[in-house]
Amino acid sequence: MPDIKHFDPDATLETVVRLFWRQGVASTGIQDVVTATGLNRSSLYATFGGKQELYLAALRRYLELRSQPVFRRLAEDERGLPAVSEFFAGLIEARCSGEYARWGCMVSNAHAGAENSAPEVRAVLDQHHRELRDALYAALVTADCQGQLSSSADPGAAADLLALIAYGVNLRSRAGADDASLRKTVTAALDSIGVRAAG
Amino acid sequence: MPDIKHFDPDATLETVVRLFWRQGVASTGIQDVVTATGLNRSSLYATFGGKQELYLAALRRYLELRSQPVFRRLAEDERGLPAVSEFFAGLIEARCSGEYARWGCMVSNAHAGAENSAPEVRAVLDQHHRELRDALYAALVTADCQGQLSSSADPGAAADLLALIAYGVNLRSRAGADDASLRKTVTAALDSIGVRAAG
DNA sequence: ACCATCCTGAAATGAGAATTCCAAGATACT
DNA sequence: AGTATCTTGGAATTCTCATTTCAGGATGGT
Repeated sequence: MPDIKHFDPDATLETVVRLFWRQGVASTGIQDVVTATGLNRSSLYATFGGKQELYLAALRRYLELRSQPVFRRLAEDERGLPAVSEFFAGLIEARCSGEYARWGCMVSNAHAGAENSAPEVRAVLDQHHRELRDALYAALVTADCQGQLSSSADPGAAADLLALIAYGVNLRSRAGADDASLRKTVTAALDSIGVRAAG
Repeated sequence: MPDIKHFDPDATLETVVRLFWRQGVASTGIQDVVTATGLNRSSLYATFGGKQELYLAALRRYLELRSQPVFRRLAEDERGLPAVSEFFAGLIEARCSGEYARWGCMVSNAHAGAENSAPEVRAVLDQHHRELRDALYAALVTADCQGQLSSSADPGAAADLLALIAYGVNLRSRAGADDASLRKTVTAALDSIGVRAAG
């Protein structure tokens, strides 16, 4: 009996993700969303609720479709340090070139804004951090089992450290940080964790 | 002939800094500024210009009065690695407890928002980054001269790395990161740079 | 073909934003 | 004391924002 939706909520949400990701929630108006998606206000509100709920849905979608697959690949990679190295190479690549260059990470961006005062947003931030750290930890444990770590390196502390560095990359990339410089910096960090010539 | 100002622009700007620092520029209204400073709209606009100029003035004041003194102290410290260690201890302390706990760093926060699209803002961001990196570099060179660095450590790369970590601390502290955990992470990073038992 | 149900479009609402204006008050030089 | 000049207070203006409303159109099961 009911009429069906005349649009794809999934594709719409993806468009919304990109808007909030690039511009942030505060500087993105519902009008921007309407224009970008081609949707009508009514359909938007009927489908997603208000702006806050829309943002939250977009943030969760970002975590699920952009972050988690990368985290999973890292955690399940059996190579150890090369997996970590590749993770950072991909991160810097994504942050500095291509379609999303200079957009940073939507979750990292959320840290700095006022949007993080909402408990639901905070929960996504915490989840993202936990999953990032755990993925790094898993890869580092794999590396350790294969004797790739210097004897003094603690996988737990190193995972925390690399997670922090990832946030730094995300942040600085938004201000136009040079990707070659970021790559060099991250390489130095990984060298200090792994076995080295002088170690 | 002219009337004089009936308020202290410097004290006013300091109040504005705290507003923008805590809430960000997008979620802070001129009304908030008027209420917090007790000033009148007219005086505000006559003294500082519009909101964008006010934010820029506040951001510059933050850099000058909050960041640069700390950078200078770090750069001029003759102790080497202990100076770096103390810098991070102070950073984490400031970010996690006291009056400004969970506020993050105003400059780091600016990275993530839409305000960084303005060239003047971007310039402050770049200046902050350069000065932070250079201060760390100076301290690390001092450390190197005193034989405090492991032989494989490059002061330049290490400075870049530590700067990135500082941004990570600033960001995560806004989401309520545990200060003990941050301390431990940073300690691990410094250990990997300095001479160590196993190195 | 009917019609309950949902979707769609555009206008309306109302709150809150930044900025401007102007009359009244205060100042310091002459 | 007079006065030119700046400051101040608060209302006024002009937008833009998020959200709601509602009439009309489309759908698909009966």
